[in-house]
Amino acid sequence: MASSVTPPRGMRDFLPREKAAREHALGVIRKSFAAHGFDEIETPVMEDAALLHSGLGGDNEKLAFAVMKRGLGPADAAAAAESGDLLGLADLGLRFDLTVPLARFYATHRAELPAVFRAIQIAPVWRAERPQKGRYRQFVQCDIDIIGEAGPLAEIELITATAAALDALGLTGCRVRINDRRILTTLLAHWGVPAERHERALITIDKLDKIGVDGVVAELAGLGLDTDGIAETLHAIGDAGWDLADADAAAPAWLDTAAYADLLALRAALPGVRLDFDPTLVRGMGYYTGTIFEIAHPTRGYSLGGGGRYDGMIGRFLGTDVPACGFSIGFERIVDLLGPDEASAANAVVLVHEKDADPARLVALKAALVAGGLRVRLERRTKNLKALLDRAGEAGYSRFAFVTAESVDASSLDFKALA
RNA sequence: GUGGGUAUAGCUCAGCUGGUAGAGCGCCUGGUUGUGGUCCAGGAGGUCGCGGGUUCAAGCCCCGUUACUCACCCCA
Repeated sequence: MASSVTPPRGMRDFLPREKAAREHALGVIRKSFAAHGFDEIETPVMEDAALLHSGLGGDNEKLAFAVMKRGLGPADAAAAAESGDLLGLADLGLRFDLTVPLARFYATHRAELPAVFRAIQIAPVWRAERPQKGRYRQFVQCDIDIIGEAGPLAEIELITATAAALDALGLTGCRVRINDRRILTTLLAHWGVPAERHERALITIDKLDKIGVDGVVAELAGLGLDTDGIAETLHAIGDAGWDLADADAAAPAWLDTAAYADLLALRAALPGVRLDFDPTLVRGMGYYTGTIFEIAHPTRGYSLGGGGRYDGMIGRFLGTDVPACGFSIGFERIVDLLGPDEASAANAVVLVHEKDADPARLVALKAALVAGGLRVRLERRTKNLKALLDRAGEAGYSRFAFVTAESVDASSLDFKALA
């Protein structure tokens, strides 16, 4: 039945089994990131509305949940309606990503941080979107960022740590698609796309794998662009991958060879990662300045994570530019791909007892088993024992025993496996 | 922001051409079984999402509305 007692749209409750699986996965990711030299930090779930709407968040800014000022009255509402400035009623908002808060955090605490700062952030963010499969209005992101490293070491460390985390989770089949903003900019300039049209044209190019070459050309033509030769370039791009510029052959005219050389160097430094060069990979966030990357999985139409270099953002707070690069894992999207966690069930047992069993005796038995290192659940016997045992098995318990009159101490319990 | 689907018991769902609300699972009771996970019988539990309309009669048809869900846009 559609109940009125559901969580807010796009936000979820987690049952014990789901919560356990999530915490297990978070622990694996956290440990993996930390092993690669990153330090975890935490920032508030809210930031000043002015910060969230300062232009750093790209289109996500429009999706921010605003928090109304406290103590507003009808006069304030009327004034806002009059002026049309509804955002003026809010002074705070829920963060829509972890990158903008990190930039603020770095500006606040720079003096206390190392010259090259490697940050872990694992936390929920909120976006007022329309929910669908793999998309929620509250979701957890697992971000690592390196601030203060201008060279490719940042990209290499980030991709290595992220790949290691996915590997530790047992997630197979992931590929990292990679590109560079400079390659996209050069490509558009080669086509004669005016700078003010770049953003719109990039959104179209990003759809290449969905709508095909003809679809992209048609959309670009719809933008009033001259599409001569674009189809040929797109076809060439679609076939080439890393073979675009062999040592012998001349590089295509549209290719930013310096940026491409940097990507080749990254590839050489990451032999253990499936790295795919895709010159049409875009990513929407306008703040990226160099390398951009995304995690792709064969069974999912959306990315499992993404990131890139955003050298300009910190400077917006500090006045002096500080290079930065980050990689974000979409936790909700990977936790769906993981199997159940069996490891914790081994030492978990259930004691089934009759309705009239003596509580003091039950608790004494339980305490003895807990002292022995077991995880112990007491269950009153129901009419349908099978259903009870099935549920216990699903809840992560591996063995059970009946408490009888003869169960004088823990050693007299006869444990059986839960099928 | 745009478009589709769905809404009936705690859960999963059936309900024909409009004619007195159903099943399975779960739960409770009695028995059966007896180192116990079986089986039998009975029982509780529903404002058919909500509001209008058509009709002698609406779970079913029409209009509206809300929620959920899938897809697009965009994103993790």
